[in-house]
Amino acid sequence: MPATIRDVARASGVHISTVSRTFSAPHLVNPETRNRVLACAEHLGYRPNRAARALITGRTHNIGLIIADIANPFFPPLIKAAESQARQRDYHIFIADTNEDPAAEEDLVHALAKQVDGVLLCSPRMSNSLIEQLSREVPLVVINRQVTGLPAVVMDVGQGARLAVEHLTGLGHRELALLGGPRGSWTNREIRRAATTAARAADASLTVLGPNPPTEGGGIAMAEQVRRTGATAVLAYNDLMAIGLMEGLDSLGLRVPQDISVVGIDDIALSRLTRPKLTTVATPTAAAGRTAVDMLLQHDGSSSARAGRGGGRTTTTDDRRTTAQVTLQTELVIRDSTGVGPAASAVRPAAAAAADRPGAAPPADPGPHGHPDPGSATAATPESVAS
Amino acid sequence: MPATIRDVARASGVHISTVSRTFSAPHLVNPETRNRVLACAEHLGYRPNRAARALITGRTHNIGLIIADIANPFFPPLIKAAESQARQRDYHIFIADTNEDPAAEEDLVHALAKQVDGVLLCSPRMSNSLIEQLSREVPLVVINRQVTGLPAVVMDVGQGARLAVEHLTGLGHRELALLGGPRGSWTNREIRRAATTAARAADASLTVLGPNPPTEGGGIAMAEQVRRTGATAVLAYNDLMAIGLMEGLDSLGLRVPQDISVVGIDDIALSRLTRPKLTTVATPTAAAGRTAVDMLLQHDGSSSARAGRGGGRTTTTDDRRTTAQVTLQTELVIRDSTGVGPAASAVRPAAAAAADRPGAAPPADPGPHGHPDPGSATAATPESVAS
DNA sequence: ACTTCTCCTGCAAACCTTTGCAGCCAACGG
DNA sequence: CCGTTGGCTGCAAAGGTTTGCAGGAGAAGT
Repeated sequence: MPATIRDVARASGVHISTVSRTFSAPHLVNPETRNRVLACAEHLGYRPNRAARALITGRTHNIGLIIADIANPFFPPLIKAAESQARQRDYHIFIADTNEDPAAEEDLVHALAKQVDGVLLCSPRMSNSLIEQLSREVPLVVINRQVTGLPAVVMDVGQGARLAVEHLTGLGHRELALLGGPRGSWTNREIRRAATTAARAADASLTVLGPNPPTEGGGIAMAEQVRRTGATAVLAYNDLMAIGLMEGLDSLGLRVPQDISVVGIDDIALSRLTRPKLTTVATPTAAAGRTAVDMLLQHDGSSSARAGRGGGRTTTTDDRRTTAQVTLQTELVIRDSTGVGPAASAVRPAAAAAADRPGAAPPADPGPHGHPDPGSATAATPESVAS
Repeated sequence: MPATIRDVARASGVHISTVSRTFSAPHLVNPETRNRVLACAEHLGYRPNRAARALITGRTHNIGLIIADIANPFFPPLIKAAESQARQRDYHIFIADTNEDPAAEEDLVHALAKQVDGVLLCSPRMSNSLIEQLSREVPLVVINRQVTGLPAVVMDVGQGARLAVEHLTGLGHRELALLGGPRGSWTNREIRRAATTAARAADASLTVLGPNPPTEGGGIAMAEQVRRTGATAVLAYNDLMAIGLMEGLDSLGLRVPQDISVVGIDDIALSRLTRPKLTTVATPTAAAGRTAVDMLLQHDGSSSARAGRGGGRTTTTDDRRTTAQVTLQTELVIRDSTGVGPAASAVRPAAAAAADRPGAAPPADPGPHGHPDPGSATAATPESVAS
C-alpha cells in the first residue's frame, strides 16, 4: 500500500538508484530528471522508509533521551531544546522515562540501542561501571554526571550550592540543613560536597538529610525532620523538594522566610508561582540539552568508518575520540523564600532586612509592571535539576 | 562489531533461521538447540536488529505520541501511562512536541509515519479533514477529539464544565465568565457548549472570552478583561490559565475567592500547590493514555480484549475495522478557589457549599502565604493545553 | 517393513534502500 | 579524428531479519 522507491522509479521512468539519489544526493542528478522524479514522488505520496535506510547506512537518524521522570518540570525545557536542536539536523529524539529506577535505565538503553544512533543519558542513577559497559553497546553522552572516558555535559551545581550557602550565611544563618536527593545521583554528591565545604568556611553547621525521593512529596515528608534539626535555613536538592518542604513547614505552622529560609535548585517555572516565591539556583537546562545533542552528533558524525568488508575485523583506532566534558555555569536567583537569620536579626536594621527580602520594595524598584528585580532577572528559561 | 544473527548461527552451529525462530517462535525449535543458541547469543551479546526486523515484518514495535507541549503538566501523566502500557506489550513510545503549532503537527506525523506502527494524536489543533487525510498514511488514534471514522478517546470535559457551572451557580453566582482556550481545540468547543447550556439552565449569564493561549501567561493577560465583564466567577479552559488568572487578579487587588471565584480544568498537580488551592475538573489523563495505546494495538494486531472501564464505548463497525470512541468521565474537585457569590452570600451559609463535596476544604481560606505581590507577573514559559 | 505423522531444521526469497562501479553520451582539447 | 573528461544514469550487491516451503529423521500406526 505505501508507495516505495520502486513505484516512483517506474512512474518516472528511471532506475531506483536515480530516485534514491534524488533524495540523498540531489546534486548528482540532472535537474530535469530530478524534477520529474520529485513530481512523481509527490504525486504518489512517497516517503523514504527509514528502516530500510537505517539497515544499509547503519544510521537511524534517531537519538534516544533517557530521563528519570517526565513529570519533573526540570526536564521539559531540556527535552524541548534537545528536540529542536536535533530536528535542525534532521534527527529525531526518542524520549523514555525510567521512573527513577536504575534497572529501568539499563533496560531502556538496551531497548534503544539498535534503533538510535546514540543515547543521551540524563541524570542517570546507575553505577559508573555499568554506564561504561553500556557505552560499548551504543554511543552515550551523559548529562549531569561525570564518567571517565565518556562525553558529558554537567551543570555546575556545586558552584550553585556554594552561592546558596554563602547567601544564607551572609543573611546570618548559622544552623543550616541540606535536604538531600536520591541515592545514586551525581548531582546530589556534588551539592553535598560543595555545601559542606561552604558551610565550614563560613563557620556554620550543616545537617545533611537523606536520601529522599526528589519530588514534592519527598519535601513534604521531611518537614518535621527539618524542624528537628533546629536549622534556620535549608538548601534542597531541587525546587520540587523545596516547594514540598515549604508546604510541609506551613502545615507545621512555620513561616517562610520569617521562621526558616528555603533555597531550591533548578529554577523551574513553578518556583515563581509559589508564595513566597522561591529563592533558587538556576541551572541552564536548555543549553544542556542543546549541547548534549551537539556532542553526540559531532562525535559520530566525524567517524564515518564503514563496516569492514571481507570478514576482516577493522579495528578503528579510537584514540582520536574526543571525549569532551562541558561544564555549564549556574546562577543564584534570589526571591522571597530567604530572609535574615536569627543571629543577624538583632543586629541588622530593618532596612537591611528589607533589602534582602523583596516582599517589601526591593532596592532596585521593580515598578508596578514587573521590571525584573535583580534576583529574577535571569533570562534563562525555567528549568530544573536532576541527577 | 555488533553481533548479528549470523554470528550466533555460526557459533552455535545452526542455520540463521533457527536462531531467528529461537527468538520469534521458540516453540518451533528443539529445547536443546534453543538453549545452545540462547547461550551463544547471550555470550555474544546479540540483540536483534529492530530495523531489519521492521523492514520485513512491516511492524516497528514503536508508537508515536504527538502532544502540544511537554511543558504543560497536563501531559506527563498521560505520557507515563501510555509508556508503561506500551512497554508491557513490548512496544516503545516516541514522544514529539509540536509547540502548539498545527503545521508542526502535520510534519511530525509524516516524519513518524514510517518508523512507528501508529500514532497517538493528543489534543490536535489541526482540522478534521487534515487528520482524516493523515490517517490514510498511518494508523491514528486521536485523544481529546472526535473525528468520524477514527478511533478516539475523549475525556468528557463537557460534563465537567456543566458540573463546574452548576457548582458556581449553586453558590449564588449569576454573572459568569468563560476563559477560552486555543483556536482549533475540540475541548474548547465542548467546554463552551456545555458551559453555555448549563448557565442558561441556571438563569445565569456567561461571557465568553477568547481564544487565548492555554498557558499561565494567557491567564495572567486576561485578568483585566475578566474584571471588566463584571463576572463574580470564572471557568478557565485549563488549570494553567486558571492559575495565571489568579495571579493576574491578585495583582489587580481582587481576592480569590472572596471577590471572585475561579475554576480550572485538568487537576494538574500544581493546582494543589497554589494559594488558594484550585477548584477544578479532574480529567482521567492516565486512563486516557492507557486506553489510547490499547486501542491502537488492538486495532493493529495481537489483540487482548481489555474491557472498557467506567467510560462509555461506542463502536462503529464499518467494513473492515472497528473504530471505537471511548469517553472517559470527569469529576469536579472542590478546593479553595471558589466561594459563595454575592446573590447568595446573605442567604446561603458556607456549609451549604461544603456539602457539595464531602471532604473538601471549606472555601475562603487563602492560607498564610496569600500575600499578593504586584509586579510579579511576566515571563511565563510557553505552556500548553489539552485539546 | 512401509506408510504416515510429527518435529525439527535448512534453504532462499523478500523487505527497501544506498552506493561503488561501470557504462553511456556529449563536449572538449589536441 | 581520437582520446579524454565530466555529467548523468543503470546495475547489482549488501545490510539483518522473517517465513513459506521442502527435506530429513525418527516415531507411531498398520
